[in-house]
This record gives sequence, C-alpha cells and structure tokens, in this order.
Amino acid sequence: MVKKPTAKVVGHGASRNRAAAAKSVSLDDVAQHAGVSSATVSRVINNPEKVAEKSRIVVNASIEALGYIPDGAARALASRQSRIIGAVVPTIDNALFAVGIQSLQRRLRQLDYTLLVASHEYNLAEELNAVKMLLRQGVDGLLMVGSEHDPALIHLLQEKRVPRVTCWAWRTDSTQPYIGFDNRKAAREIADYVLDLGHVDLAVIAGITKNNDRARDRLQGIKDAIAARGLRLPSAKIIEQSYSVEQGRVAIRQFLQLETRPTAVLCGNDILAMGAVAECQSRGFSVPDDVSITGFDDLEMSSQIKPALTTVYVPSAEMGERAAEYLVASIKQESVTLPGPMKTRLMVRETTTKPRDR
Amino acid sequence: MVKKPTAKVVGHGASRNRAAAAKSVSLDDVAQHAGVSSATVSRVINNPEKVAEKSRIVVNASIEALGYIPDGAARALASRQSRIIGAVVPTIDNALFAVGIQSLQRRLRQLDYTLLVASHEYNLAEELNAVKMLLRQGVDGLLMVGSEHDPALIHLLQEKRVPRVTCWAWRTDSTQPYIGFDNRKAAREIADYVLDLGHVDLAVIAGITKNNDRARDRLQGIKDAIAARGLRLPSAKIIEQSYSVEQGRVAIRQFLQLETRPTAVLCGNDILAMGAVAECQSRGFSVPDDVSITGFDDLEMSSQIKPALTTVYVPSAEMGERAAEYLVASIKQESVTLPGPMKTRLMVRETTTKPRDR
DNA sequence: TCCGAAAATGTAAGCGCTTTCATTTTAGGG
DNA sequence: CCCTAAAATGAAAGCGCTTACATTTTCGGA
Repeated sequence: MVKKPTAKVVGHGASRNRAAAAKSVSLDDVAQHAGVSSATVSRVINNPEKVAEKSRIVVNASIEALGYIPDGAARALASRQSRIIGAVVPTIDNALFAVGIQSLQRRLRQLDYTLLVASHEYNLAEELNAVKMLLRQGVDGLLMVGSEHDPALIHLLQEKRVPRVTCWAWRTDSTQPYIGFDNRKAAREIADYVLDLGHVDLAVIAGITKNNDRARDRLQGIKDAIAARGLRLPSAKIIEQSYSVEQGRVAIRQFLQLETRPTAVLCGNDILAMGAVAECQSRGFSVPDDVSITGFDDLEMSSQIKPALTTVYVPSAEMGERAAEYLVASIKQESVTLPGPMKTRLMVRETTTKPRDR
Repeated sequence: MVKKPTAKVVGHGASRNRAAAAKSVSLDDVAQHAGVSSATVSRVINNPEKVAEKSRIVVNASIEALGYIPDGAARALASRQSRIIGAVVPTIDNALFAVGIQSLQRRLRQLDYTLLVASHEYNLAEELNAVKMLLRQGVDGLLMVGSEHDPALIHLLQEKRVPRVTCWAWRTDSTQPYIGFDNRKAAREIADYVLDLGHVDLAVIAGITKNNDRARDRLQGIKDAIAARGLRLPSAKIIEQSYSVEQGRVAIRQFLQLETRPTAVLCGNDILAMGAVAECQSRGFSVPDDVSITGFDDLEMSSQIKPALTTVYVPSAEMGERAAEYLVASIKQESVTLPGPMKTRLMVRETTTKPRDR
C-alpha cells in the first residue's frame, strides 16, 4: 500500500504571548470583514483610484469599524518606504534649530511623513552615529546641518543613496544639495554695516569654528569685510565660544578690560550677543554708546530685549518648509530644482551706533 | 506508478528594479560571508552571549567588512519592537519643550532608541492625529504633554497598550503615569511670594487655558493663593494669551491703562513675562518699582535679561531624561516605580519687589 | 446576442529579519 | 573511550504588508 501524500500541515503554531499585546487588527481582518481580498484593502489604502467605488466604500467602512491602523513596519518592509524623514541637528535646544525643526515637522505631516530627530551636540562622530541610527530605521530622506561631516558619513550616504538636503548653510561648491543661506555673505553684510558706521576697532565673539562651517563662514565674512577696508583684526580680538548667554558674558569681559577697548563687538549669534549686552550693562558700559554689539539669527527674543539687538534675520522656518518639500519630492522622484541661497536680512536695531569721537 | 512528491520550486523571480537603490547588504549576505547561518548572525546582534566567541568574532568581522546595517523595518516586523519612542508636544519651538526633548533624545540614544516627534500646536484633534501617526509607525513608547486629551486618544492608547508617560504635569488623580511637576502648587508658591511682599492688587496674564491643563493649573494655583488670603481676583484682571513675547506686551498694555493699575502681574510663562517687562519699559514704567512681574519656567534667557526675571524653575531636562528611562524600562517590562512630582523652585530675581506705598 | 479589451479583483510570493524547534557539536564525567 | 547533558548552530516559519501576475468581471460596440 502506498502512502498517500496528504496535505501536509506544517507550522510552528507558537502562540507568541508577547506583552499581552491586544491582538491588533490586521489587513486580513479588514479584508474578511469587508468580504474582499487583502490586496483590495491594500489598494484602497494606497491606490484608491484602482478600486471600484463600491468596494472602496465597503472597505473604508470596515477600516473604520475595526479601527484598523496599518502596521508601519510591515508596510515599510514590503514597499521599501518608511514615510519617515530623519533630521540631524547639532541641538534642538537652540531656538534657531527649534524653529526650523518645528516648521519642517509641520510641513512633513501635511505631506503625510513623520520626523525622526537626532542631535549630535557639535560632535562629528556622534553625527555619524546618529545618521547610522536613522538609516537603520530606514528613513526615506535626511536633513543635515552644515557642510562639514565625517568623511565616512559622506561615503555612507553616497552608498545608501538616500535623498538628502543640507540646511543652514549654502555654498557654491555644490557637492551636496543645499537649502539654506550664505553665512559668509550675511556676516560680511552686517560687518560692513558696522564698519560703515565708522568703527575701526572691532572684536569678534565667534562660535566654535572647529567642525562648524557655519561659525567659520560667519567669522570669515567678518574678516572679508575688514580686510576689504585695509583694516586689521588681530587674533586677540577674536574669541571663540560655545553658544550660550553665559559664554557671551565671559567673552566680552575680556574685551572690556583690554587697553584698546573695541568700539564694536560682532557676535556669532544672538545668544552670545545677548550675553555680551547683559554683561556690558551690568558693568556699567552703555550699549550702544560705549560699545556697539551685533548678533546673528534674529531669534524672537532679540527684537524684544532692551536694547533691541541689531542682527541678521535668518529664514529658519521657511527653510524647514522648503526642505520638507524638497525631500518628499525627491523621494517621489519628482523633478525638483533647488532654490538658490535664501535671503537673509540685516536688522538694524538699537545695539549699534556710531563710535564715540576719540 | 506513484508520483513522487518532488521539491516544488515556486517563485515569481520578480526583480524589483526600485529606484536604483544600491543593493544593500542583508543578514544573509553577512551569514554567507561569515560561513554561518543567518540565525547565528541575528544572535550575534541581539543576543551575543548565546553565540560561541569564535563565531561571534567571525561574524562581527563580516559585519564590519560588509558595512552591514540592519533593516529596522524587517527587524520591527519580526520582533514586534521598533526601538522608536514617540513624543507629542504642543510645539518644539518653545524653549521649555525644546530643552525637554533635547534631553529626552540624548538619553534615548544612549539607550539605543530613536525619537520620533510630532507637535500639535495646542490642538487636541491634531494631537490625536499625531498619535495615530506615531502608532502607525509602531512606536514602542509614547511621551505626551499634559493630562487633557481627546477621549478617543485615551481610548486608543488603552486599546493599543503602548507604554506611555505624561510630562510637564503631575496630578494625584493618577489615571496615567506622570513624570512631571505640580503646576498648580508651583504657581501658588510664586503667587504666595508676591502676596507676601505685600501686593494686594494682582493681575494675571495666563496662557490659553482651553485644552491646556498646565495653563489652567497655573492660573488655579494663583487663584488659590489669592483666595486663601481673602482677596479677590476680578476677571478683568485675568487675560489669557498665547505664548509669545508680543502677546505678553499686548496683554500688559491693557492692565497698564486700567484705573487701578495692578502693582504686580503674574505671567503664565517666561515668554509672556518678557513681553510684559519689555512693554513696561518702553512705556516708561519701572519694573519692579512700578510693577512687579513674574514668569514661569525659568528659561535660560530669563536670568540674563535686565532686570532678571523672578520666576519658577522647572526641571525640563531632568524630566526628559527620566521619561526616557521610564519608557524604556516599561518597554522591557522591568519593574519601574514612578517618581512623585518633581521639584520646582522659586527663583527670586529682579522683577519683583514690595509695592509702593499708596 | 456575443466578443474582446479594459477594469476590477484575487492569489501568492516575497520584503529582511527573529525565533522556535530540531539537530549537531562540545564538554565533562565514569 | 563512550555516554549524556549542555551549548551552539541551523532550518524554516512567519511578522503584516505590497505588488506582479493571473483570473474574473464589466462594458461597449458590432
């Protein structure tokens, strides 16, 4: 007698008793409830136009009735798209970036994407790590800040071919897509303004330029302006500080006790400038009469403090929005043209004036 | 003759020619390269202690050599864990939340988790949407702000059983896990301080209390203090404004032109307070001599402006860190005890003083 | 009425992992 | 050296979707 090959039932039947996770509704459940195949349900979700109106209605009703929420992981795995965009910024805890991220996120959500964020606190190795982590999570696109990165990062990105964009900077050496502005040019503008006022003895409180092209560009822009007039900026008149109010205070203190006190201090951002202003005030120096001070970024607060800060407006919010649109478009492989550098704007307010006659 | 059941080879062999995506290295590639099974490679990654040291070394070498990066989606699908934590905040663009998120993110990364953020701009429906989106992405844990939500949200969370935590608030009606502080109590403290100074004619610039329990609690705390002394706070002395410097200015303007000008104005947060201070100054009122003003949150800037703001310190950074730890622990089903309410601290600075004799 | 093309739907094969269970290898006495 | 238990490894079944391809239905002439 010959053994009949019978329908062989294989299977582990292991009932995963995970975390009491309330058995959640799956695509198949919806399909069954609606009396169609799971493919149709999938289509209703992803390509409704390919489904007859009749079944579309039935399926949508079932989705509603069952409270079905698609499983992103399964979706990502099957479609090779996660609908997640990653952003790596130096820190979220700086109004400049917070504003940009907020608007990025808002726009992304309108486009039905989610935002994964990471920060590296101005550390290139950490940045590389962060990007790896985002890549592991399968982000469809990536936003980064500035043009300076670990070479391994560049290599990694090249290899993975993830659509990406660089913000808060802009350069002509376009080896990467930028949506940002020209820090150097903007810095030169505000420096020019101060020089036009008649100041010849300037000092600079820059951000830490190491690994930070934005800070470096800003400093360079100031140097450009000074050099163009045949003036000099001795290195004793340049201090690099990390971005905090306190550090701004610390820095300007040094300038204040110099023999030849500068008549104007240009700061790498508004935070430093606010510290500088505050320190001058508490030491009895008048701003701008004794010292003119400028910032950079034009944070909300900057126009509100007394005296209001002369600074450079930077289009963070618009940038975030544009970046969202650009990334999503490139993911969808739509043709997109990168805008040129975005416009910054000199905001002349109350912390700058002509130097006193000497 | 009996047909031998042979190994049946089925398959579509469909070569997905997706977006020229550089064929990336998979687990199997690594396994092959290392001469082991994919299961072993998986173990090396997830449970190294279950693998003989010898193969562990070989496998790690292969991973390195091939530049293997695990696919998060596949991992999430198979293991039912995404290693992603979601955070839903009103807005990122408010130093209070930015600080919290920054520290949440930092800690999360140390714990090998990633942060998905969403903001709802003080809109409950948007919040529900955001949570749905995060759930769709399969977050393992969820951080939310405040205790007031769309009922559907609560229901959804109940059903999905996602570990969650509520921050920036704390209440005894513990229907949900809180890691935060008691806004009402803290507000009462600062109000008590102002009252102790001798002020009897107070005014309040609160945040918008609709859908915002934090704002409401803070206002209530102030009312508590006033009521406890048998004083009154007429509704004309309460203005609700959204959190911006400009709105702070607008609000205090109204108080300033009142017949019985309040001698102290308590603000719902530092942003409003800064606006209030600025407006007083530009209208020639001295702070604190003509009007005492208080804030809430103790942002970095608040101690730096002139006059420095009397306010309440709120432990945002620590909260973010604790929240990260709590969430990860609950995900791992470790036993965790929630801390009680976190400590806030009255920061007496320069914007408050005794009322002038009348 | 019938036929063919187009539209709608269904079937089932993966996507790249994790994990269960079975099998092989190793180690440790007797 | 053999036997047994423990340790290490492998084989393969899904996880919940998307999608290529096959099949069925619909619809508009002729």
